[in-house]
Amino acid sequence: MTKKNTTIYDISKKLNVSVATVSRALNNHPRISQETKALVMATAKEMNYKQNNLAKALKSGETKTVGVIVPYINTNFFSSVIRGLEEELSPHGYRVIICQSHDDADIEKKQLTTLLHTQVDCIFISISRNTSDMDYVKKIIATTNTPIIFFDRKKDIPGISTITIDDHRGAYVATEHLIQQGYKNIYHFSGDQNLEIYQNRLNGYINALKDYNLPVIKENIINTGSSIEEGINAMKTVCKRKLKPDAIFSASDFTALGVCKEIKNLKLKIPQDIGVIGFSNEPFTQFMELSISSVDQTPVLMGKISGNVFLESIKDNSSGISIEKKLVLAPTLYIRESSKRK
Amino acid sequence: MTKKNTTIYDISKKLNVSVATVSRALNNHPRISQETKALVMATAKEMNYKQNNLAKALKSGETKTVGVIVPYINTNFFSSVIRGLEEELSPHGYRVIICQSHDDADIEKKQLTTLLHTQVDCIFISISRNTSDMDYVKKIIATTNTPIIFFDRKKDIPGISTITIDDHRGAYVATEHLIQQGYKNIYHFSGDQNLEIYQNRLNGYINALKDYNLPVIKENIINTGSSIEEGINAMKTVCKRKLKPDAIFSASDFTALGVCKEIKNLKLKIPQDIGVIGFSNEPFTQFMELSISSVDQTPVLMGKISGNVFLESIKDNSSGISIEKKLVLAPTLYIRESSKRK
DNA sequence: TTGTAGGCGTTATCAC
DNA sequence: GTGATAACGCCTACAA
Repeated sequence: MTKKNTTIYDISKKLNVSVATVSRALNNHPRISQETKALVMATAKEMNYKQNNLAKALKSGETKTVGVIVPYINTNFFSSVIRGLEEELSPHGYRVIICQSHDDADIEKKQLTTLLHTQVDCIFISISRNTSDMDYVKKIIATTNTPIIFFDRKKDIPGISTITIDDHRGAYVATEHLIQQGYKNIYHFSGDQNLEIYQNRLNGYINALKDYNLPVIKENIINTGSSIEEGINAMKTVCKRKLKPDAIFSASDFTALGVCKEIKNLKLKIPQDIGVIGFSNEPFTQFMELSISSVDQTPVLMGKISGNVFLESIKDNSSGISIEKKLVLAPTLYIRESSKRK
Repeated sequence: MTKKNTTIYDISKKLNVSVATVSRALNNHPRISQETKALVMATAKEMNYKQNNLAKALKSGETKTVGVIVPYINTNFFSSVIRGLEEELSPHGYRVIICQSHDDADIEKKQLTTLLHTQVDCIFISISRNTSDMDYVKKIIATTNTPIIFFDRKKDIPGISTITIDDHRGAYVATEHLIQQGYKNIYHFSGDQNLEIYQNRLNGYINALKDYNLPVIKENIINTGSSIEEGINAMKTVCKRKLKPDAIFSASDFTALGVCKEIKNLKLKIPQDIGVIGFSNEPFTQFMELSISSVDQTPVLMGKISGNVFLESIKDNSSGISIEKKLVLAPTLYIRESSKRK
């Protein structure tokens, strides 16, 4: 019952030519007569021939397949990056394998090994929260030819290209905007400080305050995660203080949403009493009746650029050595109702 | 500068045994002595041996890779299905390749061909809006061994398993809920009727009205797409009529969101004046200050079940013939503020 | 312009 | 329990 695929041998037999001729005709080799080429093409189609990429890959060492590892695929940010990646690479004949690390370094490592086994031509990773030991990544760089590219959540490692957004700048302009709207006591709800992106957002916040001669107060920096609940809880806590915040810059849209919910719960007004701005430009931020200001990370573009870095590296690689690139994209501030007081 | 991977030949040379022995040892073959097995294993590790899946796949005909084609990956529904798929298949050693059809039948067909070339072990598809000609799919079924599985957006084709939710039931309970809340003049904003899912939602709406002895009025069924704008525009149109709707059942959450925005714009009250319920349970529906009722499609579960159908088919396939399955999942109604009048 | 033959790394079928 | 060898489907020197 098993249906066998037709191979170039089948075609060569039928046409009484050698497999080499068939292969060459199929690959549009220059030194082959037009008629044989046409004939081979025709019979290939007729016999429903499909090239076996496996065999080709085994021979050439190139699978025309890349892998991407993200914490979870069903988030707006990561699925958008992957969309961009697929759209950049697909026209060049590359397939994209997706893996999820579940934000766990061990699983991430396992997925990485699997992708290596699969002989992918490149691996794109946005590292998990608890990834710290990069030794095995360095080992891969040292012992294999498989390039690794980090996007968004990165670590700096020699030989690895990275594509990120300027989180520092995004946080800076967000904070600056709040300052310009007249907010004085701006709190920051930061994300996991094990990740560079959240470190940078914190620093952007701090530097904006400094540049505008506002005091940087340690107690005003609350280390939250990125959930709605944490936003609610953090807001509950800080509103009990004598010196309440009059604005919140959250490193996460979800936390910002929690903040908004709690403000409403406390019968305070946004943006009059308290201004709010988030980060990521999640779809819901603009859908809300009271829309939430946010910083867009241009994820689709990030995916496309990531793919492009890989494609370029192949071109350049004629020299055998490819130089790592460190690309930083510009974030876009979206000012909405939650922070527009003037 | 190119680093070569170590092969079983390298190991066999170093150990002065045959490649067959090495292969067997590595695969834990029963008839091989414990010492050689241990020895091979040790040197394999020492030499940093990595099995070449390509060669294995070429030999066995199994790539341990599946493909999935969706319109766009960066939507909550599709990325969630893919999440489920990956989580079901990954533990069994399968990789997942993702492709986007951009809701276009031609691109979809091309992606399908590419996946076939890649020799994937199974292809999961949620078809595009304008897919109608299924001849090439039937041809693939007839001429290849690659199973195709439809999820959510399907067509009925012999030999193809499908995993869907009971859209009819989802629409029925949504409409029923509106009726029970006392709404009398319930409109339906339907989706693209080329897709079965939207046909079923329409029919569920109709049958609920019938069962409750409410008139089914043709003019109350508006054929919209699935965007916010279309929701706004459709709402503008119908509110100019003499017999205005007092509730909207929308086949899409985005259209429902547009409806809500326009109702607010018209200074009407939700749910007092007009009740609203959507479909898909998009994250934003529960985040809104005025949360929107919706029907959940359990996308992650749908992905897991889809993967499981494939895995089961492999097991069963010892007989050589695999029977198609038609699985229908139960949707869940989430009643929120936009429709709770009593 | 076309044909022959070897090899990519594994596994499986024979032998011994 | 182990070894030699063919085969998976393709590409590509090298010959002719």
